[in-house]
Amino acid sequence: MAHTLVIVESPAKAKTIGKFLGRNFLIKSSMGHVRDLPKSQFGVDVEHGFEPRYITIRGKGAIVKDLREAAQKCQRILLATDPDREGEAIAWHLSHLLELPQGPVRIEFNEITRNAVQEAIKKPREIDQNRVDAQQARRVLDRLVGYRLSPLLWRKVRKGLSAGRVQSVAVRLIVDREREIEAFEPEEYWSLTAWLLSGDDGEAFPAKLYKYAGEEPEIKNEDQMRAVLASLEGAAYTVTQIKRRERRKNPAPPFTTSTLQQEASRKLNFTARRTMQVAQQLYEGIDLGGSEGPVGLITYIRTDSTRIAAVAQLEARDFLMERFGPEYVPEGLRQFKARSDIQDAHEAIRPTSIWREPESLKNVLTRDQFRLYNLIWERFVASQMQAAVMDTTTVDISAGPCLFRASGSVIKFPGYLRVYQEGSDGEGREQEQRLPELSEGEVLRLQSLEPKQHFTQPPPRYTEATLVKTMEELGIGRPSTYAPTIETILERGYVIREQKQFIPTELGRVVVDLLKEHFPDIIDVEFTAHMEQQLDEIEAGKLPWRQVVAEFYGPFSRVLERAEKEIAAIELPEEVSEEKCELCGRNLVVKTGRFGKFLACPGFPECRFTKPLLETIGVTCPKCGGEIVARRTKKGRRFYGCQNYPECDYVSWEKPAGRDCPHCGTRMVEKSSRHGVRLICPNKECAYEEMVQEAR
DNA sequence: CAGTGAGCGAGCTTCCGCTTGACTT
Repeated sequence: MAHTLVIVESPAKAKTIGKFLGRNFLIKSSMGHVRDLPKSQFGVDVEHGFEPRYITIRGKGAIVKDLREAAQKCQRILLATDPDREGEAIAWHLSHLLELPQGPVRIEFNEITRNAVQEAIKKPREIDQNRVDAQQARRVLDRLVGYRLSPLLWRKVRKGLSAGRVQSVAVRLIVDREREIEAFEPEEYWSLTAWLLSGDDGEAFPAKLYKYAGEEPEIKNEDQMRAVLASLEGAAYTVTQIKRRERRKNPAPPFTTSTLQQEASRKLNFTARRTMQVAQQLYEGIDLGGSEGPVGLITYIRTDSTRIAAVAQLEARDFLMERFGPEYVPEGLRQFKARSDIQDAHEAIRPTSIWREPESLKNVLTRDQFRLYNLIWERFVASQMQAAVMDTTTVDISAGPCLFRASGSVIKFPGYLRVYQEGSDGEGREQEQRLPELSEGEVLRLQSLEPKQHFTQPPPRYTEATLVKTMEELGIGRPSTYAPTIETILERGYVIREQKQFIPTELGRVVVDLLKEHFPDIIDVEFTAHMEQQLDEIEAGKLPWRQVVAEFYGPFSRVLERAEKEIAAIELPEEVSEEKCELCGRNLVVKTGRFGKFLACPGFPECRFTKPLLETIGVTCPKCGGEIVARRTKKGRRFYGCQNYPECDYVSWEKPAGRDCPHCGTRMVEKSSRHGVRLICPNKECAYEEMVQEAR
């Protein structure tokens, strides 16, 4: 029988550690937090030192029971939850639930390697109460803010709304950006490109107007451009200066959660949620057909660190040496500079073995899994490779009062670029641009002058990628919350997503304005940063957590009271649809009822006409050829029916596909499972099905 | 599985952060 129980947070981690520790150890997982403030009550006694009331999280009872039973059977218990603030708190809650005596029960390791785990086991320590208290302060503060502000919004704006330290700032970013865009006034400007030739043959190369009469050219309109063109009449284009230099370009660091979500959005068009779902599959393990069962292909996926375990770096060097040769291996181990404000509980996201090349897994991975694994693998490999070296040339060409500049860039040594190039948010990407051999004093032949009109562009709307990036930079939210936060602000109707961009709704604007007016501190991007400073003080034992919370709550509750009195209930404008009332001809408006949105006549109660709000899915009905629309049951469950109901009664729980079963002719439906999306024939006797995702 | 919005008024909504799974209707 095992004599030491080790508790970690994730079952996949438990499995890996089990391999390192042998028979005397029993490894169990807590599946994250097991105790928390109650969801349906306030749970904080503000009258008595903000005493939190913790209960076992709904659904986690069986886990707690299992851990208790395991604890009974073992002589020693080690709490190996993650080495960060939340992990310390989980350990503390576990020690209470398992009624552990005070003592050295806590161990930490921040990489899952044999050596790190075995070393950690030798050095147990007591639970760090200061760190636990910092977590309690964070937790209670978030509860106070969320559960006081949200009800205010129910009363003043609309029931069911929410506000919080993280989500409200995210909405604010999107609203502020939209207003910048609306206020933006485009300004006209012109550019001039000369296409030039050296010698008799070869292709023309472009040179941009760089200076005019020694100054930065400012060409605001067509007239000014004409004047510039006139000044070039009959001018000779002479090469005045050639500068060559070598530029080194280093690879991007391996992925964190945030950068993985950004890059998967840019390169694979994945949402943050989809990225995390697929990454979770890769982390939990894929059955590769070997005898050992599922194999975890990547390290832990919720991390803010770019740190890499030394063993993995050494393995990467071996790999690079063999696959690419010594010139692709940097001299020393590559270190990426880390931000100071990260928690660094886990390594960066990397393949668990660099030798498992994506191509070799094509047949066992789904298309999504393959593409994401490929991205992670390439990014990691590149991160350990030698820098790329570019030869850049800058050529100045004078013509009349104008100075043109051409630049060329040639890859001298590709280095990491052989494997991976980072995506960008803009449209243009740096490309290799060649220039012909030129010499100073050479006179070039002008092929053409290309004047072009431009307008300054407003700042771009946020996408998932840029929003996650910004939130991370501001320290708002954590790796485990970026994707859920995005879903929350969409669900509440504060923003919508169009193409890949976030656009605030009227509701989003109203709520942000209300919060800005009365709670400017909380909705400020600095709020979290300030909170983190306070938490650091608590962690250092310099401040008691209750005092930190009290200093926030005093002013906050006074502002709450005033806001409750001062704010009048806000009328949100009705959304007017294009559709007309069939009884009186007025434009129908969108109403929200018990079962969600529907269209109603604005003449209520004189005219009581209503009709369902139809959401088409671009598929026609197999019975009558009408449009299929998505609807909801009384219980809120989504289903699909024909727009011609009740004349046509076609209906389906699953989303109908655009074609029929090749065997029995019944309309196929889409069904998604963990392995991807399948088309299924709903006719039970037929049961034909096919994978919609391309194989691999 | 095809409802609906006033009024009445009970009972409900809501935060952030840690982790995975699921009544195949």
